[in-house]
Amino acid sequence: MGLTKSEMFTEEQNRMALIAKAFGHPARVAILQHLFKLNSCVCGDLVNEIGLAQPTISQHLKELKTLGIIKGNIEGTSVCYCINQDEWQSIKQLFIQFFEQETIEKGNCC
Amino acid sequence: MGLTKSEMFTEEQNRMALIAKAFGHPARVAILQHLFKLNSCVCGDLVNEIGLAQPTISQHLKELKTLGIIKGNIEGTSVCYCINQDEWQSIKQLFIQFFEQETIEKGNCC
DNA sequence: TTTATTTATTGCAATATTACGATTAAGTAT
DNA sequence: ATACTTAATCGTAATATTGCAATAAATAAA
Repeated sequence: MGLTKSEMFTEEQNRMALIAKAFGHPARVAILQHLFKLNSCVCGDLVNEIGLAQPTISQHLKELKTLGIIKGNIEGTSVCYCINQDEWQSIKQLFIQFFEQETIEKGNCC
Repeated sequence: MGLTKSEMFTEEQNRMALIAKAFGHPARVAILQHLFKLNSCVCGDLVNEIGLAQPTISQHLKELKTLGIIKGNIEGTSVCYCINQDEWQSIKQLFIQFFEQETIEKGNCC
């Protein structure tokens, strides 16, 4: 039905999925990479850098901002977006923990 | 339009997004965690463990298998699913690289 | 062969996501 | 005030995802 049944999962699982979903679009990956490269950025730059229309980029930025992954400061007519470093570290830890799960028993059937 | 314009992004960005999307649903996160915990598993276990219907779980498993994240071995009537360790290491590296991007200049405007 | 058992597939309904044109909002400059 | 610039919002169309009932397929057990 297109409706994720969040209530049957742990908070960690839901958080993991929510953040992963934010990384689940190449435009948002590109935006984050660009923000890292420039360390500060306005939306217009991104529209030029990435090939999508301005409302589309704005929408992706909003999504990242809602999740707290990026921050936005109004600077005159333009907006300065950048990575939320604190949140980034927190997310990094979440993912590293997830990836560091190791199988105890190596005698796998596959 | 619901259609991601993959052609305007790098291969790395697309791969990153594709894998992240697989992690972008709590059921799939839960499946992976369960596979790590048990190191081998049949689909039925997952149906009991997670609260979703059998076809739904089967669909999520297929998605993970198509991406190469998990492997499945037929064992009689049941199927033994497990993590594809090689692929897991590769994905782990991809994400670690992504998370290790650091801002050069700390004098941020935000 | 018939009957369970277990997983995959099909078909479909409901919801979510992606993209963008048109417009609005808010600040700058003239 | 008027014109310009930049980003957000609205509305909408197209596509994707999620979930499950029903069914099929495949093996095992009787």
